[in-house]
Amino acid sequence: MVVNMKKLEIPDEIEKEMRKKGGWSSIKKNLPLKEIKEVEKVMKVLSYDTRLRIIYALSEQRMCVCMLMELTGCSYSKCSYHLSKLKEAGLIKATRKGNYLIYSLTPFGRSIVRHFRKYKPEVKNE
Amino acid sequence: MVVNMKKLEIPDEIEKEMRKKGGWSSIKKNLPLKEIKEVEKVMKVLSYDTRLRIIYALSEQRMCVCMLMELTGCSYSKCSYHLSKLKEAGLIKATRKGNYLIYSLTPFGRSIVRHFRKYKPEVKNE
DNA sequence: TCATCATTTCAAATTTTTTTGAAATATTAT
DNA sequence: ATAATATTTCAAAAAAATTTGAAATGATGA
Repeated sequence: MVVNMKKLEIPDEIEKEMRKKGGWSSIKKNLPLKEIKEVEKVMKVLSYDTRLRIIYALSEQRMCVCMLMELTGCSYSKCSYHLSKLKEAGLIKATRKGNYLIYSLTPFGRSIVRHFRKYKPEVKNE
Repeated sequence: MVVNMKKLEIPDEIEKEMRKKGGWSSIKKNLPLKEIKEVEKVMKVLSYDTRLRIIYALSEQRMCVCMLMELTGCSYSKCSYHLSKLKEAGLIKATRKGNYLIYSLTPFGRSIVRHFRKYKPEVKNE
C-alpha cells in the first residue's frame, strides 16, 4: 500500500529548538495520551450550559430534580438526561428521600467544581 | 395560556436547609450565569481529543501544522478545523515563517493548560 | 510567470449529542 | 388495590459538531 507516506519536513528553526528537548521523537513519545483521554471525558460533561448550571447549583445546595428543572428551565426528561451524564462521570450522586431523588455533588465533583471555579481568565487577550 | 404552571414543591428538609442560605430565590439569583457561559465556551473547545493533544503538544513546543498532523493523525483540513476552534477561543495563535504557519499557545492558552494539567482527580470514587 | 509547497476554506456527508414526548418505575397516600 | 407524585427510560426527531475531499490562497523558488 504505502500511499500517503510523504514524511515530515520540520522547519530548521524548530528542529533546532527541539534538540534541547530530546528531538521530535521524544516530544511525540511524551504526549500523555492517557491523561488526555481522562481530561476529555470530564471536559465533555462540563462543556454544556445546563450541566454546568446543575453542578454550580449543587455546589451551593443539594436539590431534587424538580428544583433543578426550575433552575435550568428543562423538562423532566431533559434534566434527567443531563443528570445521567453528570452521574456517569462521577460528578454527582442521588439519594432517595421518599418520593424525591435528592442530587448532590460527589467529593470528586466537589473538587472539580472548586478547581474550575477558581479559574479566572484574566489573561484573555494575547 | 398559563399551561404547565404547577409550581415547585420543595421537600421540607431541603426547604429548611436553604433558609440559612437566603432561601430558594436567593440561591436562584446567585447562579453565575455569565461565568457559566464563559466556562462553557472554553470547555467545549477543550472537550475533544484532537484539540487536547494539540494544546498539550504546543505547551511543550511551537509547531507547524504538518507536525501537528503527524502528532494527531489528522489530515490537513481536519487539523485546520481544530486549530481554528482553538484559535477562536483565544488559546493558540499562528505566525508565518516562510511557507509554514507556526502555532503556539497564547498566554491565555498557556495559563489554561497549566491550570488543567495541574488537576489530578485523586478523589474519583465516592 | 509557473509550479510547488503548506495550509485554509467550503459544502456535503457522517457522526455525535441533545431534545421531545410517551410509556415505564418506584414510592407514598388513599 | 388504586391513584398520585417524582422521576427515569426509550426511541424517534432535531440540532450540533466533525470529517472528507476538492478547490482556493499565499509564499517561495525556478
